[in-house]
Amino acid sequence: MEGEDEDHEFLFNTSADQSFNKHERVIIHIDIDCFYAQVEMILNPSLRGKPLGIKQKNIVVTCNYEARALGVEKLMTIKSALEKCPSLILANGEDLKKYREMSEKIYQVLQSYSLFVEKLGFDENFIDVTHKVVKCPEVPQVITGHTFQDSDGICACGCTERLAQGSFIAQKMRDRLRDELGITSCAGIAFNKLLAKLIGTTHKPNQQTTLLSTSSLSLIKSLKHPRNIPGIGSAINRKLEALGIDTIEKLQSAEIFKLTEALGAKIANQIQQLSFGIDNSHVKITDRPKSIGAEDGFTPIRSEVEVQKKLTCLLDRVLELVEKDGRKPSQLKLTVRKLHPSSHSVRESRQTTIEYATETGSSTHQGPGGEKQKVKLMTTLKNLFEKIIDCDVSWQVTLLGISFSGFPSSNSASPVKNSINKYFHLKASSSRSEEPQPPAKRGRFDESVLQELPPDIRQEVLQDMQNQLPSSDAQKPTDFNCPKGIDPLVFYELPMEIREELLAEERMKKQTIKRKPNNLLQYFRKAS
DNA sequence: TAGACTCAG
DNA sequence: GATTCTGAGTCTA
Repeated sequence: MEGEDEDHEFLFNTSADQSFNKHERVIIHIDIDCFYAQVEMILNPSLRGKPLGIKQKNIVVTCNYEARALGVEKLMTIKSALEKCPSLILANGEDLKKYREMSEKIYQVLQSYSLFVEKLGFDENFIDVTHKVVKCPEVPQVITGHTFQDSDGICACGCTERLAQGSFIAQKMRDRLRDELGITSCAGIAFNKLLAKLIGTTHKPNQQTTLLSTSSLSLIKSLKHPRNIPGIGSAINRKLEALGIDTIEKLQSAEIFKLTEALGAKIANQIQQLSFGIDNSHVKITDRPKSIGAEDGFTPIRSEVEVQKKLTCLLDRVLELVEKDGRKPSQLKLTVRKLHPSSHSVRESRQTTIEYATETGSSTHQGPGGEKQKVKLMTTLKNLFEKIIDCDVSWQVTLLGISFSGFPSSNSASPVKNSINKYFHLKASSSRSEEPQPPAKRGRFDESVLQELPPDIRQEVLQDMQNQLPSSDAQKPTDFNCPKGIDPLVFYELPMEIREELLAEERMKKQTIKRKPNNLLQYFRKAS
């Protein structure tokens, strides 16, 4: 009877639901300490030890710990930051290129430990290491770093041992980020994403904390206010306050129909679960971006000439990113922030389908996108602008944004470059022509294929894939991300394309050495 | 599918 | 509370 129930659940629930009941998963959350500031200090070491703020427009978006100690806070205006701390050094952080690049390096280091890495912004990552933990029981059973445990109870399901192994892996990850990239970070280790993220913030900077399952409720309650739960933003919070819900306990005991009335069933259920520390969402492997864009805010402009100037700059910036990405977008969106006479502003956007001409193979290449292409896109943007703004009456605009989307799905667009991808691309039709393909940016694959597998097969595939990755042993820190015989510091200075080439060569070499027949391939072939 | 809205860092 | 800039996701029409 019980077995039947379990089977039933097994068919309809996600693996995450299954795992939750026994705290089966081991999730690591890595948060880079004051990310933008660290990048600036790496690029310019003379900034170290001095109070440093990163500015965007008239705002200090983040700052280093020296500045924080002197009273500078995130999102402070430059004026008040300088009042607080006259010695504050300001670095311009409006161009995100350097941060994007470092973020990508971090992702690659983390992905050499587990395929399941999910990016959250530039400076945070979730890593599911469950399959690594159950497969290496010889790792020390002592928790590395801090432990959050405020009760004597020990869970009997074995999660404490698994989390201890997770904390060991987290330490290795952080050591590598420090040694290879010069980046310090915090880590939280727990049995779900929500708790891993929350626990990681309890010891900062450059430390890590593991949450034992018996203490998850007290961690959640220590947040005091529902707004502090990730997933509850300002809009949801406003509605909760309207219901008189301003503590975690009130949210826990709120009647679900009242929450549903205010927020809809989905959000209502979700946030009430979160208030108990329950989060069944799985670590979703970060795919290539679905949209690529840029926006710029400014003091009000009132003429079409000014708009055209701004859009030209923006378009150049975005086209550079799109060209670097290599995929061909089919949608273009323009966002405009209008300033109303009543002094409140509203965002409006319009989008349209476009014909994007790739320059690859063209003899008339004239820089990113080509001039002809740019003129055409500018015309499209002008049309979109006129759909939003009636130029016959007076208007003021304080922000313009351009975003490309509608990229071909990863299965058909990006070449299958590494062995891991090969497994997953077998699901898709492989009858594509041999047209020139854009460079692959990262080893990504269709995770849904994996999720569809029976658990035993999934485990086997995971293990198999993990075996194909170079070891994550701390003794060989540069194995995966840097080909043998190349100084990692030199390697990371190389352009992305060159690095991809070198890594691809390295992989090819390894495959030819140890490729063995694999009957799992048959499984995928049948499935496709 | 377009567009608004909400969330995140 | 919103401010920066970027991107994902959901909901409605």
